[in-house]
Amino acid sequence: MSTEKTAATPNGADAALSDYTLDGQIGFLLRCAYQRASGNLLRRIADHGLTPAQFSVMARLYERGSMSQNRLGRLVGMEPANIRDVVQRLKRRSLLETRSAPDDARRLVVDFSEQGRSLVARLIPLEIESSAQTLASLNPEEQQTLLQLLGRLVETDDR
Amino acid sequence: MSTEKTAATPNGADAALSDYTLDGQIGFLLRCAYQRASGNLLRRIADHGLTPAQFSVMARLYERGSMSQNRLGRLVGMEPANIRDVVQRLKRRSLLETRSAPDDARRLVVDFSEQGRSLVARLIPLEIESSAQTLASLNPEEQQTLLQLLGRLVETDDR
DNA sequence: CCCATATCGTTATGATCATAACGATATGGG
DNA sequence: CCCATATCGTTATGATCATAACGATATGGG
Repeated sequence: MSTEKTAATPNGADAALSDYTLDGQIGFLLRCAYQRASGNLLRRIADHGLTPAQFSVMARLYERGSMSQNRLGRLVGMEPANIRDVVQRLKRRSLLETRSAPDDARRLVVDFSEQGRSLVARLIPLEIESSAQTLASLNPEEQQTLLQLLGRLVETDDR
Repeated sequence: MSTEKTAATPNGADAALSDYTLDGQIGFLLRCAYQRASGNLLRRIADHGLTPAQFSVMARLYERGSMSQNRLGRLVGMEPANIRDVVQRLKRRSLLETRSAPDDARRLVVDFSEQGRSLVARLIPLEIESSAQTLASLNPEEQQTLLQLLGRLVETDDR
């Protein structure tokens, strides 16, 4: 006989409704924490006209250099439809440029404009500040631990 | 004289471009981790017609009982405009009901329908499963540490 | 009592997400 | 060589977010 799902024994072997708390769920905590981190960054870069998502695209391009739109999306965790729109908006603001790849007609190569490269270089220190603010309630050791654990959670994500 | 921002000394006192990595930024990690957690939950509840955000609203209501739409939003980290739309969709699917508060004409009291309460009770075990999957790459002690550190990051958020 | 101030819910706008479906192009194995 | 299969980018759809602006209602101090 299988264990009952509705019984809600105080600490049953199959975790049941009794010991459930929304605030203890990793997904809910991650959403709240991301909201906070995102807000901290946005406050600093909004007047430069960028969002956190847009910034992550610019930062990845700054780190890795010019690459295809699709690959850029994978490296920042955006679906093709999503990275497309973000690149589009950054193009409209003359921060990025695109050209079709000479060796593969399917690919769209994304690169900085002069302004784009200059802007992201000026914004990176603001992100570093923002990260420090987000982590401010933890001591340095705890900060390292958190970053390391999150890194392992995400490990097999991108490249 | 102030330290230069563009110099990029290998490990300058003011963290500069040289030691910046997108993958080391708390905000970026949180976004990727949330994406993963959200996907794990969505896969389990999508065929019941709910999203992770909708589920969090239902779960909070299940924990705390009937309350005003605005307060419900605060307790799940949603702005008034946002919680409004989510409640609207759940109402349209007859999972929630609303009535105006007898003692305060501004307030809209949100409560379950029979179906709604029954559905969330059936879905909570799926979220517990989903949380376990999200945390699967960490050992139990590390899982506790992560939850505790995230909790402190978010501490002064709701309620 | 009255009114400045706060709270609640709504509307509008624009960006971010996931998903499904699609055409165009590459590629590799037979 | 050819064709099944994969990859790339696009379009469309619907949900989730933050923000600004607004009317309606409560509230508390003078």
